[in-house]
Amino acid sequence: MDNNELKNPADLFATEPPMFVKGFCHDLDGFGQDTGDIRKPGHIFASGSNADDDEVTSKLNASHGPYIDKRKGDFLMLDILNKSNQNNCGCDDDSNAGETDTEMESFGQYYEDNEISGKIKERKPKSEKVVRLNINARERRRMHDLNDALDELRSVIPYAHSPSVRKLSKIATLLLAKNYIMMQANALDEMRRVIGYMNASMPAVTPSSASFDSFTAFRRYPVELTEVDAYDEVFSSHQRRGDRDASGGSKKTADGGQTPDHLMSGSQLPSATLYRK
DNA sequence: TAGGCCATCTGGTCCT
DNA sequence: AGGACCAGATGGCCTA
Repeated sequence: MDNNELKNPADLFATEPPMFVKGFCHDLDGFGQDTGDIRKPGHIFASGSNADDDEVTSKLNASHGPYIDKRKGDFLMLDILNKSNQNNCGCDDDSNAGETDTEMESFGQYYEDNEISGKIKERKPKSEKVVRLNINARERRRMHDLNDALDELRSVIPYAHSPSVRKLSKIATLLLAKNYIMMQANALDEMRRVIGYMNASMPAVTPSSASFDSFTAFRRYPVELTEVDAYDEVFSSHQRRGDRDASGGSKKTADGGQTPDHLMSGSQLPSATLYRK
C-alpha cells in the first residue's frame, strides 16, 4: 500500500497489518496442536495442582464471575492464610504444619497430597506454603496490573464502546492499538505533505514555525512500515485457522448483534473478537 | 463439541 | 533473598 496515498482513516485503522503477530500466531498454532487433546473439556489431569486451588476459587467465584470477583477470591485466600497464621499464635515456624487449620488444609491440599504420575510428593512445610502463596499473589497482582493497563488502552482506542458489544480481547486490543497508531502516523504524514504543498504554492499561508516543528519532530520517529508485508501471511494464517470472519464487513451474531464494519473489515483480528454480549 | 479467550498456578531465570 | 518477568500447563466459560 502506498503510504503517501490519502486514506480513509477508518479503513487504515482496520486493514493495516499486524507486524508482530506472525510469531504469535505461529505459537498459538503450535499451542493448539500440542495441547489440544489435553485441553478438551472434562479431561482429568493427574497433577491437580491447579485443581485444588481452582476448586477454592470456584467456590469463591461461582460460574467464573467477573474479573473483580476473582480478585476477591485471591484476597480471601490470603485472608485465610493470615488467619491461619494467627491461629498459630503468629508463629512462623513449621512446627504447626498439618495441625488444626482446616481452612488452610482445605485450599492448600495441593501441597499435601499432590500426586503426579502416581508419585506422591513430599509434604511441604507451611513456611513454603506461605512463600508459594505470596508468589502466587504477586503474580496475580502483576497480571491484574497488566489487565488494567490493557483496559486503559481499550478506553482510548476508537472502537465500539457500546455496552452491547463485548470488550476487545487482549490480542485484538494490541492489534487495534497498533493500527490506530499507524493510522495517526499516516494522517500526520499526509497532513505534512498537504502543508508542504500549500507552503509551496501559497507562501502567504505558511504555517507557523511552531506547528511545523511538530511535524519535523514527528519525522524523527518514523513509523516502520516495511514489515507490513508479513500481514498477508499472518492474515492467511488466520484464515487457515478457520477465521470465519475472513471475508470482512459486518456480520450478524447469533442473537442479531452486529459488529462494527471498520473493525472487522480486513479481518486482521481473530474471529469472535467482537460480538454482542 | 471444538476452539477461543481467559485467570491462575507454577517453576525457571534475571535483576536489585 | 526477594521481586519481577516469562512461558508452560490447566481448567472454566462462552460462542458457533
